[in-house]
Amino acid sequence: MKNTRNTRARTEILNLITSSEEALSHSQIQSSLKDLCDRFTIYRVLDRLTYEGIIHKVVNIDGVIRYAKCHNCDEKHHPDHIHFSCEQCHTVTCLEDVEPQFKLPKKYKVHEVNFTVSGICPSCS
Amino acid sequence: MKNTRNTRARTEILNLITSSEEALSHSQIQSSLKDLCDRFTIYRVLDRLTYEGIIHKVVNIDGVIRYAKCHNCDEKHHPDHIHFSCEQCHTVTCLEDVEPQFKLPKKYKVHEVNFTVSGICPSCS
DNA sequence: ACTACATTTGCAATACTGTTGCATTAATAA
DNA sequence: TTATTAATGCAACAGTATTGCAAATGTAGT
Ligand SMILES: [Mn+2]
Ligand SMILES: [Mn+2]
Ligand SMILES: [Zn+2]
Ligand SMILES: [Zn+2]
Repeated sequence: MKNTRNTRARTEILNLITSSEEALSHSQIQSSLKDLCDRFTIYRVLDRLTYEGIIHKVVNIDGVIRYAKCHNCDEKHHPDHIHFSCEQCHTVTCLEDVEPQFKLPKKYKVHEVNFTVSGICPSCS
Repeated sequence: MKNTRNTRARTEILNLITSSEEALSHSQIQSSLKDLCDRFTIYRVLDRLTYEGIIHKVVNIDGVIRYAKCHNCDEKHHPDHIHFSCEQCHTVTCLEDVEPQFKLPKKYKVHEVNFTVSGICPSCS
């Protein structure tokens, strides 16, 4: 992919994700956008934004993939933060300040991390 | 679900998962079993075994759900262990000895954890 | 502002993944 | 062996995702 273009779909989807407090799934985005573009375009815009590193994927405990954009990562980015999935309100949120500590056996090379914790969030307890 | 029965499908699927070094997806299991039973039965057997706590789910970084049975958890069970997904050989394995440490903000209540790390496994490096 | 051109979109087609209802089969206990 | 009820097979259906291609559109260069 050489040059990426600022289309209406891309702009609106990025706005939506940026302004959202929770990580959004493809279907949530589709519902919000109504008829701005079709679902195929949403898939492709999400792929593009992820590839460009502007947003990041969150794989939930149920296997549903959501997308989020970090908020307070301006000073220091925490790429390996935890995500919390509330069993009651069904929101998935970035806990950007929580980075788990772990030690893998010697010869493993880590590229990517996905850490999701489910339970009850503060608002629901 | 009151009483669970030892059917051929259940026995074979559990054998397969138990003897496997890697976590297996539904489609991997279906390929291995050939015509032992249909795919609907596989779904239901996997749900049952998971519900009974005999096997556990692993949600991979790509969102694909796999199933595994712990091997050396006889002495001490580590339910929150890490799973490693190799980008080269595409295997997903339990690292039963690796339990990540993390501190969530006060009011979060944790029920379940899914921690997957992707990269290159020892065999592939 | 106009043009050229690569990127992006919409649509069709297709594949994969997963769930549910219902009649039939089969495991287990009595 | 028989009664009970879990489990299976099948059909139908819903949700999720990818790809090829023609048309539309954003962007750079003039
Ligand atoms: Mn995040
Ligand atoms: Mn495991
Ligand atoms: Zn909640
Ligand atoms: Zn490997």
